[in-house]
Amino acid sequence: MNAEQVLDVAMTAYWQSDPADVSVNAICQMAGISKPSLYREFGSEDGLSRAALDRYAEQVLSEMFVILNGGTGLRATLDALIDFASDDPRMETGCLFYKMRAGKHRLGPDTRARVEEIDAAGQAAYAAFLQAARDAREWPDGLSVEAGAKYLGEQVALAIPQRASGEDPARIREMLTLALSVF
Amino acid sequence: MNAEQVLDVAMTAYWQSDPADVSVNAICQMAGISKPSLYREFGSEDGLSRAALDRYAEQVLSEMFVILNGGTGLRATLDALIDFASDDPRMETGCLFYKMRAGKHRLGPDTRARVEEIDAAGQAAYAAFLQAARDAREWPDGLSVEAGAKYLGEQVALAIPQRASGEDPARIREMLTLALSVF
DNA sequence: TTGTTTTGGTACCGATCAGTACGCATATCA
DNA sequence: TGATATGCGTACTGATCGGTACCAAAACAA
Repeated sequence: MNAEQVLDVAMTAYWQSDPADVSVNAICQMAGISKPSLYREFGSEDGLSRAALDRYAEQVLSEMFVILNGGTGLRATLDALIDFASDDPRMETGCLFYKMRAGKHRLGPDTRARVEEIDAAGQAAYAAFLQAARDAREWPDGLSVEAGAKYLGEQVALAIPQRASGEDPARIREMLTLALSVF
Repeated sequence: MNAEQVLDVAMTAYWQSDPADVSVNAICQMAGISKPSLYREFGSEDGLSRAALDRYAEQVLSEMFVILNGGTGLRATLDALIDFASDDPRMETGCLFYKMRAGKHRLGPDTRARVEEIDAAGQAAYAAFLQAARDAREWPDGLSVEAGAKYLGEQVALAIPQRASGEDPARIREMLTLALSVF
């Protein structure tokens, strides 16, 4: 009945385990509603997962963009990113966006399109951040902004899922710090 | 009915797409045999995927261990690893082992155990390689051999699956080279 | 030729999946 | 009060999954 609450249940379930391992049946059971109710609200599984991803983007991913747009300089921003990826309790079971991106081919068309949209926005944000650092002479030439942005994004995408597999946060921090020491 | 040929079909199918997306039915169809025949030979889906992984380990992964044990020095070995991950045609659709490791929780117990075994062997090989480099004074102190081995393994594990998603090999090489420049 | 063992395939099982036809309530309006 | 509209769940569909009971033909032994 309450669409917001159902969406919360779906988002949490997708996030906690893995989108590919959570069935529509399971979500209905967890939310205490019937399957037709869910389909009346979201149209299809694709519609539901897309709505859950939207909710995740505005509730969680927005924070990552805040860090990148903080304008606190190269070192401080990288450190904040490392903190977020290594120790933020919300990343303890991984990141729903990265989980969806990793299993992109299993998603419906709408959800997949949204994943690609968010991915592109992330790349752009990383690139803008690095460009600002270069303009401020905090980051020497020698590597293109695009390559740096891609590298930075992939390193974060490598670190966060390791939280989900129970890796020691200190170890993750050590490796991410090492990877980002090239900047 | 030739079990070797069936294994080849299975290994290739798992490798080309993704173990989680290839059903026993599909493998039987591709191999031109019936399901009971397959089950008589391999016992279960777990037995089949485990056998396919074994075959992959001795046919493909062995080459990675050869590179690591080459004893050609730190720089040359790292370069060979970068070559292998970025440009070896066999990694064009990714690595079966990394695909299985990424979806470890979806595997049967035997296959999962084998994945963990191979993972540990890989870590040990990376560690032995780095230890040799340290002994030869090619790699300064400051980072533990274990941390370096883990980092190295994860960077390779990050690079190879990108081949499967159609990423430009030159871009992959650039990023992996950057990541391994910390050594 | 007859009996046995091996070999392989047809046709099923129960479970689970995404998705839906349809009926039963309750509420709103006349 | 009676007609209509709305909300929601039961109980299904057809497909696919991993796995198996059982049967048919062939190969071998006697």
